[in-house]
Amino acid sequence: MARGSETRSKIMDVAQAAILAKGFEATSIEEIVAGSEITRSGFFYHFPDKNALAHALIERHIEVENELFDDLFRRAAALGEGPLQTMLIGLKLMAELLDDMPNGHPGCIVATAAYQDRLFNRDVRDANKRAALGWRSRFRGMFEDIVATHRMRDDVDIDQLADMVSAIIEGGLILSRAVNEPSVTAQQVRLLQSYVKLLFAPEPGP
Amino acid sequence: MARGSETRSKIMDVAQAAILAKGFEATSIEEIVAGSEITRSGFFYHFPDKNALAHALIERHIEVENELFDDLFRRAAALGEGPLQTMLIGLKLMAELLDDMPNGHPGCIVATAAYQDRLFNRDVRDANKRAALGWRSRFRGMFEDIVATHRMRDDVDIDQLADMVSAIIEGGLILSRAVNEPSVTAQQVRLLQSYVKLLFAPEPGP
DNA sequence: AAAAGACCATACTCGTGGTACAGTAAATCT
DNA sequence: AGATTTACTGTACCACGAGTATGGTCTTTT
Repeated sequence: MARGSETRSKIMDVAQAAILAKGFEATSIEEIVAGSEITRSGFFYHFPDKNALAHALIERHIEVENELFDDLFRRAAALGEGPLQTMLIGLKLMAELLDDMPNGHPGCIVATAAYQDRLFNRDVRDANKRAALGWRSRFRGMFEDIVATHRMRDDVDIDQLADMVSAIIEGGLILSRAVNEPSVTAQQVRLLQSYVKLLFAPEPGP
Repeated sequence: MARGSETRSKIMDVAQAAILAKGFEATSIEEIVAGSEITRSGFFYHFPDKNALAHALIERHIEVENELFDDLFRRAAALGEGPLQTMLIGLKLMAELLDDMPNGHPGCIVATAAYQDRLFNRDVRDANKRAALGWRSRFRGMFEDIVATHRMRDDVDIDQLADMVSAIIEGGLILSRAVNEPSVTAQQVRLLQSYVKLLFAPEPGP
């Protein structure tokens, strides 16, 4: 990595850790530069303002998370047979992954941004929106495959079902933070898995 | 209402509206006092600092929401028969209520607090936690009644199921904000209703 | 050798949270 | 009726963090 981008990503690493621990506003530039071994001037050389940092962080986070999901469902597809099993195994793997997180949660940056709203500028909110729509389309694709081969036991909308994955994860993270129980998020994902199972399970034999 | 508490609640009303629209940090005391027709001194007479305002806001929010839930499930209990129907109707009513919200979402303050963490002091975080645990116990009670009379089609933990109500709502609100689609939250609650229905529905007859 | 890239150092503005304190009009107590 | 308390207003002030301006410096690239 070139000298410049090396510093830049170090700033982002330090900032991300601090922001996930304390929130965006509560993390000062002073603190970030201290941890990154640069000066304030150096920070403003790389990012015109704090919003630009948030934007870069979200953009990177989305990429990383997408790769992670890609990998996860690739493994799931290899383990099971057919779209339903892939989904069910994928959700199980996701739950395991959330369980294995050191302090419980990766702390989704998207949620942080969503709840600070106006604080961030348009760029950030747009990136945020694109991420959410990206997940929707990812999971909708998977559910479409399932619907093509399985009968639904309750007539629900596929888009909404796809959104449920994101909603459960985000909601789980919030709850997990609120009650200070790291395991909550993974448990919620397992419940979602249970729903998908029941929703597409074949009728019990006569 | 006495003169003092009238002003106090006006401050809280103005602050709540602003915070839900723009976030806690993004809402300045200056702005709050302008909307409340008092002075900065007046604000600090009622609240020692901004954290105290947040605390009061959360405490009040919890109370209002609890009354709202009480009423909602009382109506649900009157409409249906048995704990399962009460739950199913209650969730439907909840979805309708979320649909009817003027601009889509009430914007749960608990979530705001959960994602700003260190920024708030202990009092606020504790209040937040109590709220989340309160919901858990409320819904666990209801699910216990259901389990007593219905067979579960998948073996899931009641506490986690109770948490799912909160998780879905919080997650729905976040997603709704992120994609700017007010209807998302209610849709997610309807999906949860579908899950509860499938989970406790009697086996289809032979 | 010149130019561009990646910084450092210093100094300053401005908004916001918070403190301190003096004063005042109205309600409440004695 | 007088004293006290409640509920404020007004002014002045401090600390801190974001952001700007500007000039200098070492390093890499051309």
